[in-house]
Amino acid sequence: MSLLLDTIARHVVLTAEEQQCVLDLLETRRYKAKTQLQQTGMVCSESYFVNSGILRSFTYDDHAHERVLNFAGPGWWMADLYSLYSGLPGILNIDVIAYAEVHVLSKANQELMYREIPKMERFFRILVENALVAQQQRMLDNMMLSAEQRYDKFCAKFPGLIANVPQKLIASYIGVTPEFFSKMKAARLRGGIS
Amino acid sequence: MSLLLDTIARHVVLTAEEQQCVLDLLETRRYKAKTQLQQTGMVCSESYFVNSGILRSFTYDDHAHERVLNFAGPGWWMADLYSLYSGLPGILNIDVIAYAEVHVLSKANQELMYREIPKMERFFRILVENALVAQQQRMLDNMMLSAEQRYDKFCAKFPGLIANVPQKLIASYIGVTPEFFSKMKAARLRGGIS
DNA sequence: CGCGACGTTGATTTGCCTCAACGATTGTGG
DNA sequence: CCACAATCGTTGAGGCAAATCAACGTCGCG
Repeated sequence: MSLLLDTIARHVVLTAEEQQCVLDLLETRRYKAKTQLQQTGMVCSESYFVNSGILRSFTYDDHAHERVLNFAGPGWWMADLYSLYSGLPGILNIDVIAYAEVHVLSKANQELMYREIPKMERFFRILVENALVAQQQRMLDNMMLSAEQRYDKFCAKFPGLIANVPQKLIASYIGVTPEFFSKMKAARLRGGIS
Repeated sequence: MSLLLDTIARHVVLTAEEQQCVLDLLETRRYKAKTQLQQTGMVCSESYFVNSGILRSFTYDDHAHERVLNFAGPGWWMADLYSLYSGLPGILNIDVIAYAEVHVLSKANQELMYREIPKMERFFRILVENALVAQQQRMLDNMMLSAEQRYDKFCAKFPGLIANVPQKLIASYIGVTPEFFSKMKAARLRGGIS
């Protein structure tokens, strides 16, 4: 459980009582791979903090192909933010890639938390600010960089994931087909090794 | 000035004194077109609320071509968030596309505002949440949609801007070259008009 | 008026996709 | 523990969307 408290402590300072209060508002669950946590069309009413394992969010394009929006390894949060914030049905799916232990924060408890510990409103503001900056940067990367450069960025961003997620999911995340990704990797080996 | 207060009122309720306090922490400036408000390598220490006119943020790719990240018309905020939040030199440029009146909120005053009016922390959290959701959606759009569909989305998102922004900037925003954008528009007219 | 930025159009190239076939690996029930 | 199917990764041939390069008309503005 200390991973979450450590993460919080990097941005705001909580008393022991407040820490306990945070923990009391969470529920801990364990999921095996392929468990579906959120589905297109459903209203998302909780967010997940990953303690161990890997989650992913994705949607389907008009050819029914999966498109990976994001991964979440230990220390990351995951939710269908659009649905969570708006209370409307979302378009994302969230599932488990590798056996995971997550802390679940329901929307109701999150609002309770804001009222009990105003500092947590600051914490989540900062969290979302950082996510927005990262998302903007990824947007620019997708417009400016080649598939190969995007792969390099991915490796830097998720160093622990390369070994543990099927490469077709990585291909989808960086925005290429599995076939092209495979060829890219092969070309990389023939040329300068990295 | 009421545009800003109206925007705030959509998310949190302020007393008359609090409204005045917000206004006192702002500075209002007017800029003519092509004024540079922020530059790559500089630390961004303020954010802008556009009252009238148009701003844009952009950066340069490795071929020295401009890449437009975002536009801001009346009612929108604009800043180099990475630099603003981190206090480090940013990579974005911000300039004025059409003569603009903006309310300027310095980083120092923003933090003061959080302390004086905690509700404003909630306001900015919600603002950033919405921006993050929009950014995620744009990311997915860029991966899944054709240039033409992205153009349609742009028109829906910035209905007032199509007439007032040089089309090479729109092309850059949706991620195509000006040449291709021009051909796309021409093809659109020949086929079904929109 | 003349210059420079903008938009247009055409010819050519290219990065990535699509489709298809084929091993390798995984996992699952008998 | 094996046989089978299913999923995954690889490789090749061909195609398409969009980039690049280049030339030209047009307009706003000093």
